[in-house]
Amino acid sequence: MTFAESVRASGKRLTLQRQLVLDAVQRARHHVTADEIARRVRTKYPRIGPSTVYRNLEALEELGYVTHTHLDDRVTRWHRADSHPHGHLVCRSCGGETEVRPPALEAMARRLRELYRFEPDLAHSAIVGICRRCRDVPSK
Amino acid sequence: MTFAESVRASGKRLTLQRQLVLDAVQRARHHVTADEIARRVRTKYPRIGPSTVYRNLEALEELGYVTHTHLDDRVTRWHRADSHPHGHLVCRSCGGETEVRPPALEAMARRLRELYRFEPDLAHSAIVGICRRCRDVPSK
DNA sequence: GAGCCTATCGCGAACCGTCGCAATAACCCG
DNA sequence: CGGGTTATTGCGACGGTTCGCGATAGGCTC
Repeated sequence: MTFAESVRASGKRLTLQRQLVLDAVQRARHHVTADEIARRVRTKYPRIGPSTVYRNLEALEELGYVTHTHLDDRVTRWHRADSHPHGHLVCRSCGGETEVRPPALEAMARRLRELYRFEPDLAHSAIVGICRRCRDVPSK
Repeated sequence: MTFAESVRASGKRLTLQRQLVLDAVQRARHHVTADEIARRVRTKYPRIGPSTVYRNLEALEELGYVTHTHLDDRVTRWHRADSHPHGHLVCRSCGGETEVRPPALEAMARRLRELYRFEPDLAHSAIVGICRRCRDVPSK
């Protein structure tokens, strides 16, 4: 099913703005903010406003094309949904960010499923803490 | 070390506003928002503004008297740091919130320490996912 | 207690993200 | 292709939070 088809199948509409937003997220190498996406889109379609970007990101997320993560730096970050799944460790001291492969999180996921019958989305929010470097150098 | 002493020892100052903010957090039974704290404080000190509340919460957090959590409902929630430690499960579908006892999170914490030498603060950010009720009733 | 240094305050502006609304334009059907 | 329905857009306003600034007032020394 093409993008156009899946958009229509869900009762949504295929607009230029929507395509440009998706394109901007897919082209981005890393996790991008809504504002970065807006700036990219504006090079091709200058009239787009912030709310349109946000609403399209939400729509694209519903369709499964993008996801967002809270990296604890106060802005929401977006990325394509088909990139490899991973969690994030964010250091409270230096702000550094590390990606974690799913296995490291799987133990907890299983536990939450068993104990609370809760199905966690461990990629959604970053895990905050102190990274190895800042831990080893308590100088600060 | 009393509160006054620990405030001064850190180079900070003991102001009426700071004491009132701490008092409001400690009196609160649950996790409270900055605005709720502001309203409480204003009954005794009406001139206090939002930014003062935020800055004091930040200072009190540095001193270890309070902590905050992001419960995914877009407002930050604050509570006293000496209450029993716990994590939070927040349901993306119904918004419901469950507290988790530390043991359920400990397995992951250990793993992150071993694999990444990262010291996580698992109480800081809520874990987002789908709760048992919403999972069992896919009606939605 | 007086004076100095500077942390803190209150205020207004700025920022990110959301919402309500009237205008626009996708989509569907004939 | 022409018209009707309604999802979407752009705009302006608003809520939660942060930031810059000049004014205030804690804490220290004498």
